Amino acid sequence: MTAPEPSWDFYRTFLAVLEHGSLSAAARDLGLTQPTVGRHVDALEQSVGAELFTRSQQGLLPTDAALVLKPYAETLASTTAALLRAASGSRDKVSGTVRISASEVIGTEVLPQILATLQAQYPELIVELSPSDAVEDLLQREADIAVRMVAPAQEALLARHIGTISLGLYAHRSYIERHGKPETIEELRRRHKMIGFDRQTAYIRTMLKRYPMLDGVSFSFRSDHSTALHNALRAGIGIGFYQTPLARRDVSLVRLLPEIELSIETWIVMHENLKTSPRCRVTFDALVAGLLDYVKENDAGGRP
Amino acid sequence: MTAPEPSWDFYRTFLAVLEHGSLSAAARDLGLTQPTVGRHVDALEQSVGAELFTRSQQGLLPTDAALVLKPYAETLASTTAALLRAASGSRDKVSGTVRISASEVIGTEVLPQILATLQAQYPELIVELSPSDAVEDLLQREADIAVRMVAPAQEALLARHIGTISLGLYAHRSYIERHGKPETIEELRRRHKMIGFDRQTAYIRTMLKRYPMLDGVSFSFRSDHSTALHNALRAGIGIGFYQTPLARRDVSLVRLLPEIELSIETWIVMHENLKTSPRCRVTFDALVAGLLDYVKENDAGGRP
DNA sequence: CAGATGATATACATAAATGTATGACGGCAC
DNA sequence: GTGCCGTCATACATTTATGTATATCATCTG
Repeated sequence: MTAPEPSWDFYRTFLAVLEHGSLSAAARDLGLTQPTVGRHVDALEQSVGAELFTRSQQGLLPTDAALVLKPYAETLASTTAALLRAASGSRDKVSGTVRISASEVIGTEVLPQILATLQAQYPELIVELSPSDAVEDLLQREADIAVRMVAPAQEALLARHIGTISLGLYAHRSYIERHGKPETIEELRRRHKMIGFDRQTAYIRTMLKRYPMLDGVSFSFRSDHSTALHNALRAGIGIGFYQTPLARRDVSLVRLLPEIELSIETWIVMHENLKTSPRCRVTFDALVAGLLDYVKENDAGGRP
Repeated sequence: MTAPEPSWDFYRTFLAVLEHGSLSAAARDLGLTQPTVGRHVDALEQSVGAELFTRSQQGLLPTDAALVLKPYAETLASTTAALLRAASGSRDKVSGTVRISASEVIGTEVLPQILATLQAQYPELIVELSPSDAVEDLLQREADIAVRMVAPAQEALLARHIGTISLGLYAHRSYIERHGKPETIEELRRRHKMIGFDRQTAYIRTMLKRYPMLDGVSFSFRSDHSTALHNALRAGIGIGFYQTPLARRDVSLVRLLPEIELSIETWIVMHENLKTSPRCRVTFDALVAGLLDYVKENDAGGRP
C-alpha cells in the first residue's frame, strides 16, 4: 500500500514541467529527454497517488493537486540552490556566490556601485542580485542577504538597521518648463499629472495615510516597474515620488512641495548561520557601509 | 569547470549518512546498499567541490563543510515530507496526514483528548504529533500546525489567539503531609524543595522576572523533560509550577501560595496556504475549540 | 489543403546506476 | 591472542534508468 518515497529528482522534474508547461520543454531545460521526463512525472503521480497533469498534445495542464504541491517544490529548488551557494567557496577565502535580494530601486540604482567596489576588492566573489519588490523569503533561502523596507520579525535572522530613506516629490526640469511648478497641494491635485504604481502597494497606502489630501490626484503614467517609473519621471512625463538621495544625483530633477515627505526604514538582513561564511560576511558589511553612506545623503545639502 | 547540478537524491543520502555516521547504517535506513551510498557521497563531494566526510573504518566523520550544508539538507527533508503530507488525501474528504507541533505539556497532556474526538469523527485522518519544546519552524514546513506560546510574527501564517493559560505552584498531597504547606514565599525559599527545568529556559527567566523573590529557591529535581517533571510533582518530590487547568483535573494536587501566578499566551498557527486543505482545516478548528475549552478551565471553580 | 512545427506516446538499444560478493582493516569481548 | 562484528573499498553481474528513433496527433501558416 505505502508507496516508497519517490526520488527527490522527481520533484525537480515536476517543477520544471510545471514551469515550462510541457514535457519537451522541461526536458530541454533539465538536459534530459522527453520520455525520461514523462516517466518521472508518471512515477511521481504513482507515488503521491494523484494525477498531477492532464496530458494533451499541446502540453500538460497542471491539476489542482499539482498546484498544491508547487510551493513545496519551489522551496526545494531554492533550498538546493542555497545549499550549492553555501558550498561554493572555501571557509577562509572570500569566494563563491552570494545572492542578494533588494527592492527594484535600491537594487538597480544604489547597489551596483556598492557591489562594484566590493568585487574589485574580492575578485573571486560572485554576486547574484535579484532586484524585486516581491519579498523573497530569507528563511526559505531564496536569498542570502536582503535589503528590506520592513522590520524583520524573525529570530533566526541577523538584522542591521540602516536608517531612514526619505522620499520627496520630484519632477524633471523639462516638465516644470512646460507645466509650471505647483506651489500648493491643491495646485498639484488640479493641474498636474503624477506618476505612480500600478497596484495599490503598501507604499501607496502609506502615502495616502500620511497625506490624505493627495487622494484624487490624477496619474498620467502607471507601472509596476520602478525603473520604468523613474525613466518616465526623468523624461518629464509627470511628478512622482523619488528617493531623495537618488534625486540629488540628478541635477535636472526639481524638488516640489518640500513639505511633503515620506520615509522608509531600511534594514539589511541575513541568516544567522551565514555570518560564519566570509563571502556573506564581507558582503553584509559592504552593504551596511554603502547604504549608511546612501541614507546620509538624505540631508546632505538639504535645508541649510 | 562548472559541475552539473547534482542529483537531489544525493542530498537525501548525504543527510542519512550525516545522521547515521556510517555508509552502512545510512544504506540500511534508505533501503540502499553501502556501495551505492558511498558512490552518492563521492558524487556529491565532486559536485560541491569539497570533502564532506573524513572516511575511517569505524564510520564517517563530517567535515566542517558537511556541517554547513546540514541545515539545508534538513530543510529539504522536511519539505519533501510536507509535500507528501500535502499530497496525501483528497481535496474533498478529510483524509491524509497532518503534523502537529506543540509543547511537551500541551502535546502530551491536552492534545490527545482533543485529537481523539477529532479522529473519531474523521477515521481517515492520520495525525502526527510532535511534542517538543524546540520550536519547529512552520515556514520550513516541519509541521503543518503548531501550538505556540509566543506570538507568531510572520506574514504567511494564519494565527489564532487562544488566550492565556495560567500556571500556579502545586504540590502533591503526599508532599504536603510530609513537609507541610508553605504559607509565605519566605517559607517556600527556606524550607521547601522545588521541581524545575534543567536549563535556564525562557520560562524560568519569565518567572524570575515576575517574582524576583523566588530567586534562590532550592531545587530537588531538575529535568528538561516535562513529563518527567510532572510525574515527579505527582510523586510528591517537591513543589513546582503546573498549568492550572491540568492541575484541576488531579484532586491530589494542592495549590500553594495562590498569589503567585504565571501566565502563558497561546496561539495556534498554520500555513496560510493550508487552509484550503480539509484535513488541516478541521484539525485547526478542532484544536482551536479544544484549547479554548482548556483555557476556560483556568478559572473554573477559582476564587469564588 | 498541404506542410512545417511542436506536442505526447511507444519500442528498442544503450548507458548508467545499483546490487552482490568479497577482501581488508579496526575495535571489542572473552 | 582469537573470534566476532562492524566498518569501508573494490570487482563484477545485473537491473534499472535513460536516450534514440519513430509513430501519431494537434495547431498554425501560407
